[in-house]
Amino acid sequence: MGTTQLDTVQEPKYWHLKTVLSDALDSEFAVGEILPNERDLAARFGVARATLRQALEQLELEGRLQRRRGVGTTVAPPRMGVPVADRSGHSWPGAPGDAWQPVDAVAVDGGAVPAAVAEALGTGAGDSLHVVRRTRVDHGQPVAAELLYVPAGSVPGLVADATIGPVARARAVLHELQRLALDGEERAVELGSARAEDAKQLDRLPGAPVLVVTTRYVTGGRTTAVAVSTYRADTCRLTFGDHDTLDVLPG
Amino acid sequence: MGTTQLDTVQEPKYWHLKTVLSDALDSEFAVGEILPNERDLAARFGVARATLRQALEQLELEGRLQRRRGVGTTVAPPRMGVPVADRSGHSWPGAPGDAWQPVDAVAVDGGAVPAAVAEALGTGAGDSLHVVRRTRVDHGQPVAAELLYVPAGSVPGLVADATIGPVARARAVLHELQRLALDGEERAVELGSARAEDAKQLDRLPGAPVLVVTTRYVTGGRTTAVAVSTYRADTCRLTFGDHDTLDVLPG
DNA sequence: CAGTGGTCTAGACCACTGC
DNA sequence: CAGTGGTCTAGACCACTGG
Repeated sequence: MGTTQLDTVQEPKYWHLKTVLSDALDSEFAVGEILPNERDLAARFGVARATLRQALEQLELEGRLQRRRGVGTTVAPPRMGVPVADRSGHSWPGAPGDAWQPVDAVAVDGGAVPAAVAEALGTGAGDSLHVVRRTRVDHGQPVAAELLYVPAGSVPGLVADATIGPVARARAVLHELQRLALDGEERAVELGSARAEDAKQLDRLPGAPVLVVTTRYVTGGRTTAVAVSTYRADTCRLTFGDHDTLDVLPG
Repeated sequence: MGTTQLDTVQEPKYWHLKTVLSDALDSEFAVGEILPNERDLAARFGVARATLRQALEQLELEGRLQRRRGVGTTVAPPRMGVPVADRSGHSWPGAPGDAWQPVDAVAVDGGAVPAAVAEALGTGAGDSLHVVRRTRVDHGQPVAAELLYVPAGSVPGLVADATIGPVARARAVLHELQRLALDGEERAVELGSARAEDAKQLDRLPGAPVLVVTTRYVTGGRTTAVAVSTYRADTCRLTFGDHDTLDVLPG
């Protein structure tokens, strides 16, 4: 008869391991509980530590685990729903009630902004822009960092007061935006990896997966401002709409 | 004087490598061009292959590279903008002009659907649901796979004809949906990893990063259907709004 | 068939956390 | 300080693609 085994598919070890661990998380561990360390887990499953880590990486990507250097691996709570836009969705950043906190603002030259932002705004080298940094904290932990690009021409009423602090400057730019009409917002979501600067704000390591939301604010057919917001992909579920009730992940 | 070097941060090798490669991609390679193989690249940069691969993984995650087993690593084109919802956004799946192709449909028991879907729909074991599989192809390549869950109670007019084929059954379910009123849609976007089944449809390996879009279709305050769509995270930029012009990634 | 990327190993050292 | 996860190495073998 020869070999009766049907090894047709040849599942990778780390993939099978991930499944086993995932089931174990569901049945044998509580949220926040700390797992055995990687060396012990690898030994227990009879695999190399690198293979075990490949499985853990997957589970962390799916938001099931949280790993912290020097501490350990813990079971993550379900992802939090983070409202990005409600259907009405017509309000400037900094409008009353938005979830963001201004950090600071600096004036930069048009040549120093990402190419795609410059293209959207129609700016180039020689133009002056305000860059407002903002941060977002939900349920007590930082979930997103943002860079808001506002061409100086979009906020002509802004007084150039060099004596005020960086936070006040950020507030001033946001305040000026509210005076403008807003015809609409246009968003795009894509996967990215955290830059060193963002990573620090988000309390993650550089390169951590993030959801990058790019928002174009449109007035009279022209783009008045562009926001690039990076959300922690491991802990956030971005919601579009009014409600906030639905968590699904079939992986 | 001792050590004058300011190694304050200690950048990981793979991170630095990623930066170098990213710059090289911008300046020295054209879209579609094939890179040297991993062993050569690793040798050229004086690192182990595993380290080189860690850098390549990052770049693939950011949509800069495309790797295919047995073929090689190529420079990826910019991510394509994939419209997920326009602002009007009030139409059932299967409405004329939508980008999806029905694959098949099966009837399942309420106990066999993901817990989160069951919760949203208010179904449980014993209830009957239609599950419609759909696929989405943009610019000539598959970008997304979808499972659409429709409680049998939502489409009472559906004739139970066992003689028709699976594709026709999918079309029939979609056709019945159009007869219902639709008050609104509610979406959530999160990061996931491709299940084996999805991976095959998307022409990727299992575990590949995907953007999971969960859509609740609401009629009269009740959820009439739930769609779980998984988009290739490496090649797609999900757009919300009417236009489709803006690509940004600051990583 | 040769060449590619994908998986896996066993071991080492480093950076960070908390006691 | 001991213990954790993060990085890195050198090598092996496998699965897949294309000529």
